[in-house]
Order: sequence, then C-alpha cells, then structure tokens
Amino acid sequence: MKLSNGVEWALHSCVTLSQSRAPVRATRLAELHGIPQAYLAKHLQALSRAEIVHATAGQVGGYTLTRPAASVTMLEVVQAIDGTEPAYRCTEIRQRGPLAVPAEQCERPCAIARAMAAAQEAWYRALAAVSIADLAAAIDTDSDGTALADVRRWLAGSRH
Amino acid sequence: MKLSNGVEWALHSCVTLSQSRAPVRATRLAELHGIPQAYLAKHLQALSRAEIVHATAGQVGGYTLTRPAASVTMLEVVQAIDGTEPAYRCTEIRQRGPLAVPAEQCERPCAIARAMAAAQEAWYRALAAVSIADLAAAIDTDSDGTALADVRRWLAGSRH
DNA sequence: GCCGTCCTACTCGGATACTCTATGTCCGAGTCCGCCGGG
DNA sequence: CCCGGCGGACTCGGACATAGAGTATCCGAGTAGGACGGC
Repeated sequence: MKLSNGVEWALHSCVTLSQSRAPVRATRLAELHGIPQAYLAKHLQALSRAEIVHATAGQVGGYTLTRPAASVTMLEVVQAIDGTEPAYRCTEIRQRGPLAVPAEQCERPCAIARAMAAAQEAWYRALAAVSIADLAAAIDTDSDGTALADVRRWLAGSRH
Repeated sequence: MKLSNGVEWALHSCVTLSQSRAPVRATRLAELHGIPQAYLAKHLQALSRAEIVHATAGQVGGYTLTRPAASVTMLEVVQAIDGTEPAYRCTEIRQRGPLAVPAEQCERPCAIARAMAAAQEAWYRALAAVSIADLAAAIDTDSDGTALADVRRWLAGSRH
C-alpha cells in the first residue's frame, strides 16, 4: 500500500496557500517546494476539481483556497489526490470455487471486508480530525513562528 | 492508495488453514478460492517468510499455521504481504527550495508527516485488534455455522 | 519378518515475462491586464 | 481628462510519453514417503 507522492505536495501547497490571500501561481508553489512544476500542476488540477482550491486564469492568476483553512481537512486533500476508492476491495472470492456461497446470502459484506472497512474508517477519522489550519499552527510552533512568516514574506515578494 | 490483491487471498487462506490441522497444499487453497494457483503460491511464500505459516515439502506437504489462529492478527498478515513500509513517506520537501529549513532543525518529523503517521497508527491498531480466529468466528456466525463446517469437510476429502 | 537403502513423485522456492497504474511532460484553450484611440 | 475597445502575454486544463511496481507464470532444488532387497 503506497500513497501517491503528490499527496505530500498537495498538503504542503494547501498550507502555503493558507498564508496568502492573493492567488499563487503553480510555478511559484513548485519553486518554493523544489518540485517539478508540470507535475505539481496536475495535482493542483485535482484539488481544483474537488473545489478545495479555486483557479484564476490570466496574468495575475493562480490558486487560492476556496474556504478558510480551518474548514479544510487533510482527508479532503488526500481523497482529492488519491481518490475515494477504499484501499481494500473485496472481490467476493467466497462466491467462487467448489464451496461458493450463493449470492442471496452475500448481502452483508464478508467478515474480512468488514474488518478492513473498519480499519479504513479509523484512518479516515484520524485524517478528518486535522485541518490545514492545524497543520499550519503546528508548523508555526515547530519553527518558533519563523517558517510561515518567511513564507508570507516570500509570497509577497516580486512575481519575477 | 491501493492494497495488493493478494492480501485478500492471504487472509482467506489463513482462515482456511485455521480449520485444518493437516498441511494444505497451495493447489488446494487456490482451487477452493477459485484463484490462480501459481500466484497464490507467491503470496504464501511471503507468509512463510514472515513465519505466519509453516511450509512442509514432500508428498503430503503443504502449509499449516505456525501459531494458534487467535494469536495471529490481521495486521501481521497484511504486513507480510504488503510490506511494513508506511503508506506516506515524507520526502522532506521542507529542506528544499529557497526557504529550505536547515537539517539541524528537522530532527522531529514535520507536522504533516506526524499527522499521517498518527493516521497510519490508527489503521494498524484497528487491524491488530482482529485475529484470524475472530474472522473465522464471524464467518461462522454469518453462515449459521455451515460455511466453516463445509470447509473442514472439503479439506478432509480426498487429496485428488 | 524386520530393517536399511534407494528411488520416485510430489512439494515449495526463487528466477523470469508481461501489464497496468503512477510519474513526468508538453502544447492548446481561455482569461485578465494594460495600452491605445476616441470622445 | 475619462471611457471603451483591442491586443498580447500569461494562466490553467487536458492530452500525450515513460518507468516502476504489481501481476501472472514457469521450471529447478529439496524432501518425505514408499518400494525393494538383504539380513
């Protein structure tokens, strides 16, 4: 089980966007994080489709958060990038083979699928409990308030 | 994020093995579940390496559980197949770009990595709370005690 | 009749092709700003 | 001096190559059981 690499970029990008009221171009986000511009753009598109960020075209365009950072959860971002498909997908092998269970008795998911679904739910809950604002606050605390201030200053700098 | 298909097969196979004291051949397990024999064998090797099952060679060989089903957790099986690598791997992008944080200040994982690790931990706990015996009991309940009895009878049948 | 040895058939184990998703990249459609001309 | 129209350059968006991991398979090494011969 491996999570897409873009999830990390998307989360960092959201934290960065939460520090700016003005639109931030994908190029600048990529430059700030030292990652490929074109590929980050692809993931930002996914965030745009999920209506987590709003894209503005034109000369002073870029991305902004559509909602306050406190109301955007990590879960939303992860699902926007990675999709909402559960990690475990039951293929109903109990309905196959010489001892196949008839479909009528398979209305409820099988015990294994139920346990995996419960685990996934626990994962979801843990992610839904943390917002982008929480992440920003934690980063701020970790750096004694310098990191995000630097980001704000850098974002306010020349548009190159 | 997608979990390997073999996880499902491995879990079902473990439940099946818990119903037999005699070794069960990979061929029979595959036949019972209606899945490719050669590929299942590969995953059974992983379970063998993890010392969850014991492989016996020779004419009446096959696989058996090394421990009572109640002491084998779903987490062990999942990790044996899928590996122990966490789903989210922080690439430390905070140490890159124009505002790179110096490595000395990065002893603690970044806030995002901490949150993802907590979520993964919640997932692990949910899986560790369920044993193979629990799964067998749940399946037994679901089928009014017929499913596992059928399996035991089928396993006791001719070795073909 | 009993025991040791050999043989055979069967098992698992690792090395080997193939496919599909995730990665990385590019160019085109759409849009907003700034300039220019007219009133 | 103010306003409307136009041009241009910049933005995002989706379509297009590439690589790595997961999927599926095969054949060889090793082993346990059974048959055979000798004692």
